[in-house]
Amino acid sequence: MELKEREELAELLFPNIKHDRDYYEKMYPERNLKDGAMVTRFGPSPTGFVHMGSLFGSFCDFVFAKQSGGVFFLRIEDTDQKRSIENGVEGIFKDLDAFDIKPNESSIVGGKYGPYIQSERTEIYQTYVKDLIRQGFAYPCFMSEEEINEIRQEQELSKIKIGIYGHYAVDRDLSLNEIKENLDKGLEYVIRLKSPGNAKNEIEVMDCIKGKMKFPEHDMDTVLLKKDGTPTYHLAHVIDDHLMHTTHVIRGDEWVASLPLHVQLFQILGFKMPHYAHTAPITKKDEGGIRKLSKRKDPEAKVSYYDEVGIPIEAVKLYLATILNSNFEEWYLNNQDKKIEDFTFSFDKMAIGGTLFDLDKLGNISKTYFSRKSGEEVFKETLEYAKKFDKDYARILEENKEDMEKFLNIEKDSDRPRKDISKYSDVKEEFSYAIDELFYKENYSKYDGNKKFDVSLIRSYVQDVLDLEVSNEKWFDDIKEFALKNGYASSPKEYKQNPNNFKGHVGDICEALRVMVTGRTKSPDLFSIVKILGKNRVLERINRYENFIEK
RNA sequence: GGUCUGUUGGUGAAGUGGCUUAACACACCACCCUCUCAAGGUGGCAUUCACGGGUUCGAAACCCGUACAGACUACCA
Repeated sequence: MELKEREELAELLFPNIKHDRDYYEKMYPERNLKDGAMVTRFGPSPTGFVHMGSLFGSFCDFVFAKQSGGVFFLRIEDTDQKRSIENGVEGIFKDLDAFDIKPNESSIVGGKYGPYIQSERTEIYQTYVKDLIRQGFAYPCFMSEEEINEIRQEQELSKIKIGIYGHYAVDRDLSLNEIKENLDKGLEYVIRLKSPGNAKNEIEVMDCIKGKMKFPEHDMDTVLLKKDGTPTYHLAHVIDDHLMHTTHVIRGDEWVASLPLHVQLFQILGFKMPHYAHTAPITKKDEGGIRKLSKRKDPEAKVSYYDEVGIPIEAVKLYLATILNSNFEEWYLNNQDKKIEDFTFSFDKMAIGGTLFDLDKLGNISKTYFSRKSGEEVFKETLEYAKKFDKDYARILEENKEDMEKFLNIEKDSDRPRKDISKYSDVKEEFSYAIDELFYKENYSKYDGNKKFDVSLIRSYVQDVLDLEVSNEKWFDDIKEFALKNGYASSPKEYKQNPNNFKGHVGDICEALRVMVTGRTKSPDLFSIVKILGKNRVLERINRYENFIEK
């Protein structure tokens, strides 16, 4: 087709497109940023929530833009109606916000390079496609779905590359008259790329994470505009990231296969290429083997899961940081007082293969997080959690604030704080003995009851010996003395040496008291617990224990 | 089938040709400390880096082949 005909065709196909490329090029000038500043973007579909993989991606975008003094923007990629749900955009902003990932530009906060919603950019895409038609790099294709399916089947059978290319691209050389006839018949069409590539040529693409990659040149007539005039991801990506001046395209590595296409589009359109960084998927081990974390099968893939289960957001962020850069973990271990933002992340410390999502490790990070918080802080955060997911417990917490904070502070002042809580919901379970209401309800159900303890012995200890005002050492000396007086060894060692001389050892007395007071054989420091409860409540619990074993 | 990319303990990984007797962290096991638990301490957990060949004085690292795994192969993103 001659240039003149192509111009006629362009006009025929896009009569409503009045602007030309220059109009948009001027509208979105180069960003004025310092050297090395990265412009990154996150482009979710409005599916209503963010899943772990996207959270990881947006976390990268955010971190790299921030530490380089650049810009991170959020672009809603809603070119496929099927993927959109009502209020889907709000859900995404909500999830990101919870993780403190705040875009500098977006459809909500605005920005000079908008609109930040692809469905509002149709004219822009069509302007560039119109130009491509004029240049002979794109054409309308009238093939039906059935025709394309037949071609695919044929290609599958003969085991060759699947797609519309070479002689399979039957409409690529239609004459202007043939196109007009089809249009007159009212046939539906898409706009395809008229790929100038040859698969025999090799191209090389540099990736910030994966390094040099070689591919055969792209030679397929990929769809650019769908029959409803809406762009495919490929076209939208190239045009948007050019116009919005993205410097680093950070995205999942499911995209590397279409890199040759994107490179070609950048070349044809005369745009400068951005840097690419393709991140490894987050995977999960399944009976079938290792696979990508799936939002349908795996609850932990949903970002909201952590909120519901009660794992602090900060812990999830720390975990994300440890899988983002392999050297983060060690750095953080040596710089516990620093924040995630103080660490300098780099592309070359990112994993190339997939990363198995490790809930155990997350749990450990979370435990450490809790152990470093004061009782007051843990109380506050747990209360917030309970208000959302366990209203009744929230009420109980508020009624017992003073006591609870004391319990949560047990053994906090040492440099080896306890690590027994990994999520907010653990607090209710772990500290049920801290609150009379819960403890009475529980009524020793947590104790297996194999051993029956001597109630009168423990009662006499509490009444006659226990002094809540003394130091921990004195308390323990007293209990040892009490043990000896009553025929128990003052240490397990002593008992082991002469088991026949004693009824047991101090540990047994402590165990008895512990079971009566907490309803379990394991607990934090006993004296601390007894001190907070006070003598009366301790005696009350001893009575309850007595009733319990008599039944 | 094709195109890419990987493969270092149970897991995440460090490693860029001699400093590797393979770091570190999680998990697990044992012991120590100890009134229980948690924490902490000590040690164990890859005689070897998927396999086979090559290059080299020297290879987990470089090259080739094989196997396996993953991603993509849409008018989805």
